[in-house]
Amino acid sequence: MLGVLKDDGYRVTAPRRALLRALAETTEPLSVQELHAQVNPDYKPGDEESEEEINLVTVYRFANLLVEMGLVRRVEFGQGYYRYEREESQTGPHHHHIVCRQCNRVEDFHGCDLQGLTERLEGDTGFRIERHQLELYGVCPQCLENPAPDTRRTSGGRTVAVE
Amino acid sequence: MLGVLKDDGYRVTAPRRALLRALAETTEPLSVQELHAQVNPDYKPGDEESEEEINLVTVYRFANLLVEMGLVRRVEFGQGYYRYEREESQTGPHHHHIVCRQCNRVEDFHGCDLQGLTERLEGDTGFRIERHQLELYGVCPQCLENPAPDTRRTSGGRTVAVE
DNA sequence: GTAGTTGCAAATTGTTTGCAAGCCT
DNA sequence: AGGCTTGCAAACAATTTGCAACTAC
Repeated sequence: MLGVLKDDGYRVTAPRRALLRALAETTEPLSVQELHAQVNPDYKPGDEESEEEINLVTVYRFANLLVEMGLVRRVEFGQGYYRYEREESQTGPHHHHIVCRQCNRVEDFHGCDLQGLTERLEGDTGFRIERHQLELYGVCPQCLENPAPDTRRTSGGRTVAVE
Repeated sequence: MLGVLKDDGYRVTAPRRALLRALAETTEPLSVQELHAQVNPDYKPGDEESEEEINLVTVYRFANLLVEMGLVRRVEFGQGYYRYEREESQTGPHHHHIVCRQCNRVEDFHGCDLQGLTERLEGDTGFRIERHQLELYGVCPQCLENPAPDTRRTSGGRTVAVE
């Protein structure tokens, strides 16, 4: 993706290289905070030493740039913030996500097969349908075996223990 | 839904009645701002006169309560805020949404037919799948005929005109 | 009367913007 | 050199929380 950046007149810098690597090294969509942590391995909040820190703002700005360029897509799982992952043009076939509501793990899956549905709906509704987003929510095999203390989702989508 | 509230030991107040009415009167998922506007017909920001204003915080709190009670569900369309609509247990059959990326209109549709997919994936992944969320994005018939000035989505998901 | 509710102000959290300094090409 | 980038501080927007006053039951 460095090449695409360059070709479009954007510059290749150390922060951008690090961020692209972080995005390439995982299959899970990453939040800005996670990206920030990935590219700042030894960053501690309020740390005066970390000269080399890549700023959070830089992460936001570059993530947005990648989305505008169509290299990355933004997804959301009701957690109160966005997550970013490479576009399918960069990674391979069309996919969606299953999210574990207990540990928040996100897994990809393929074969959503919504062709028939979208065609039917274009006829029924008159919409031109351009894309779709599908998320499945449930409990992953690990959490099924290892049930956490009873939890519920607060309004913010964060999970908290119930007393 | 007033009955359910009462049965659970919650109180029925004027703001709550108004909010439930607003939710019942539309099929589109409403944002907190929209709910607030619905229940405060003649509210102008900074208006000293509006004695009877229902506070935004009250809207947030009640929306969250309804979600916790399972009477309302929270959906999101990448707009930077949540929207709320009555749960399917309250309104009828299972449905999803088509969103127009030009005018932001949201339309319901039925018959998503993901039974087969979820069963297959429960086998493949070991997840117990509890629910799913599907959004289709495109352009509605009105906007297809009446194309707006070229727009793009900013990082925040708000739509702005391109110079 | 008492616990559930509301409004107001203030705090939080996620994200964006203005601007001067710095760095890729 | 010159414009794209970065960092820092500050601004913004959505949402939550503390607390005293209020009200449904």
